[in-house]
Amino acid sequence: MPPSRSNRTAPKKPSTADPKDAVRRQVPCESCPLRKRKVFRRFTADELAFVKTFKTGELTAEAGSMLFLEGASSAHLYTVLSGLAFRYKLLPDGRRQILNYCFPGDFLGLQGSVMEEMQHSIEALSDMVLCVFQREGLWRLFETHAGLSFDVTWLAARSEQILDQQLLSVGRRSAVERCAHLLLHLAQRADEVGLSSSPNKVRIPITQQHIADTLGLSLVHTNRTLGQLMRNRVVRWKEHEFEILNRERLAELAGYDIDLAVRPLL
Amino acid sequence: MPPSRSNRTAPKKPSTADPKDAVRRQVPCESCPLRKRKVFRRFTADELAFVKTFKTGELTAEAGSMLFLEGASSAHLYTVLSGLAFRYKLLPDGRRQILNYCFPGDFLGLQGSVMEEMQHSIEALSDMVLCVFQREGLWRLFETHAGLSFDVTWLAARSEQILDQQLLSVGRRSAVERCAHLLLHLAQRADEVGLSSSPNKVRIPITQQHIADTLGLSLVHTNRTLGQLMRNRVVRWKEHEFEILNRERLAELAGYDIDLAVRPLL
DNA sequence: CGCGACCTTGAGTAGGCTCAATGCCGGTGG
DNA sequence: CCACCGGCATTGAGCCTACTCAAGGTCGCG
Repeated sequence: MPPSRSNRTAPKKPSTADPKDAVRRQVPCESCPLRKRKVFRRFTADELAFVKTFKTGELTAEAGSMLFLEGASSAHLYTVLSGLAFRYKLLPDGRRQILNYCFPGDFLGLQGSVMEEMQHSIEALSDMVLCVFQREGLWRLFETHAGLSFDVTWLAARSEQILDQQLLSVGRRSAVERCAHLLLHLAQRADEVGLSSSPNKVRIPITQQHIADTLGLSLVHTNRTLGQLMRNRVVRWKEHEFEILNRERLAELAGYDIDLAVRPLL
Repeated sequence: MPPSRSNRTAPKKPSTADPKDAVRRQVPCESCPLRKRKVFRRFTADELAFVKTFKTGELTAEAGSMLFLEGASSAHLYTVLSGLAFRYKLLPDGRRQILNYCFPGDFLGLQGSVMEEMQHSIEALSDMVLCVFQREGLWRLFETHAGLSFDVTWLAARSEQILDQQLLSVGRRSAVERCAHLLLHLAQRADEVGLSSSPNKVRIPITQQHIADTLGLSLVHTNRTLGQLMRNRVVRWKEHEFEILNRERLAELAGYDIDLAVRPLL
């Protein structure tokens, strides 16, 4: 009865990344590699000092481990230092919808500060390193650092904006359009944070099942659709790395507004 | 070629609500009718005073007028005082995806403070009254009122959470499930802000085309699906007002987590 | 070598889409 | 007063996109 059930097997690693394992600071905030990227704004000395006190440690998460679990509550907030993850929701019968991907620089768990329990899960796609913050610190951040709290809001607004795009895709685009759009989106995000050697190459450890669950398609149909894109030499996909061979064509297929995409973020 | 084109005619009223027409305060913030509702937290005297200076006036918008236009930029932020609206995105060929509905108490236009241009449009469903704020005021708000800025973030996180649910629906639920879920969601939201005489009755001036564009379905199929729900006496729908006749059944159809739904907001 | 994780491909089905008409108001103008 | 029109809901018919079921195939690993 339910359409498009995600017929995937049980997660191989139900292991949960435990913040108690967090190591006490390894990358000092001053030399945070993320701060070099131009998508991020520069902190003032004061802000930097505060962030150092706000950060309680680092968490290393293995690929496949859970950062958040829907229905559970979490006392922590994270920032992605390195690695990738995805945020998703499940239906009781196992159908899965991936909501978005988490890249370095993303702020995770804000919703938990607002709801009792998490309304979504997050699973690491690769080994990750995360900065750990205490929820209570967030309130202190708002009280003492308007700039930073504005940033938090900025981040929230931006991720809402990405969700909007995703919803438009899933609701109104055809399978090819969705695939094309997703690939462009991922390429853009990866490029922003310097994850890709070239703006056209993206190394991201996802399976076609992930793509299917992102786009609201079945695994089989996703496979065929991607196959079509590959046969037409629009993209290439091998070993968890895909390459955009013909960006114009891909953008055309996606109905992607290029201008909109390359606007600087901050 | 494009599936599920929204074959609707051009909007009857391309008129844009112009903030220049905004009347200089009519409802004083002290007696804002919204503050009575228990979903909203109580302001301190200081916060109340600030909000009064932040608010620059009121805007009355006719049903059908545009509050925001995708691609345009706006110098204003709004809070819905009364009336309803919906937020949507269009594809170049006219397909439309409705992202969410805007209820009294909602904060509109935050994304514009973060992006250059709006990435979505908002259209009034009924005649509305909105409180108007200047964007610059927002920065001042963050600087001087941690509590209020936290609220803004709270609101943003909550609307992101609603988008998550919506994305799950559109991506992974069947047509009946989507309809059922949407109706429950609307009923809940309407009830929260006291829009409904009974928690089971919702007066909301939308057409089936709106529902279709919300759920990522075609108009015809939406009609049939709703028809099915009505034949089974699960809901009733007449004259822009629908009534939930059998909430248990509806929730069951939706796979809706009731517990999750009735949790108090603040 | 066997097993598990993933990708591919074929075949048949069905949920949802498009096209096209019809019916039902409520408003408007002759 | 009535004819007409526009906006909306409804229904029938036929089609097609995307789904399900079911095999393989490949590769890496214990």
